[in-house]
Amino acid sequence: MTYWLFKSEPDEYSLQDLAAEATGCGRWDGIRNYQARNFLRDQVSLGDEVLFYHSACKVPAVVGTAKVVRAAYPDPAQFDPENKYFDPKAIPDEPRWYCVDVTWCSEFARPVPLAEIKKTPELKNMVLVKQGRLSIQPVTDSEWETIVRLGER
DNA sequence: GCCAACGTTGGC
DNA sequence: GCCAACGTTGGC
Repeated sequence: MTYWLFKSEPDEYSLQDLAAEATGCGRWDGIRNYQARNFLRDQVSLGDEVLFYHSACKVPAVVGTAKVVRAAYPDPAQFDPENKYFDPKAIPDEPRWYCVDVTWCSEFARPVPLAEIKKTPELKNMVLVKQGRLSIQPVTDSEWETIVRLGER
């Protein structure tokens, strides 16, 4: 069991959007960065828990948690010319991009902003802090516990 | 909207 | 097989 942090632009897909999914789960698709793709395809597993992070918005922050309910499968959007995530170089026999399904677990009592994470000594080695632009990244057990505790109040 | 970090692509 | 150009991401 591994912990992860997934980033999403709330204008595109927010924690609240995931909570509102009629089917109870949402597809984490549209990942078009190779480092993120590799984590998603090779390491993210069924049952793994996820910190849901809102990026590219007024206050970038971890806002809640989710859980992986289906491991990696080819992202259908790459083959659909109508889709904004269509990739003309992707061929069905050799998919280039992957997605997973997640379900909503919790919304924090208060968001934990990036600025606060950067100021918290226990979190100074987070990938989030060390390497800014990575939308799927591993989180250690102690980082998970620290963030969840900060979000409790 | 600028631009920095990272990985991939492709010309030579 | 080098390395410059390019695409994606995302804080500021």
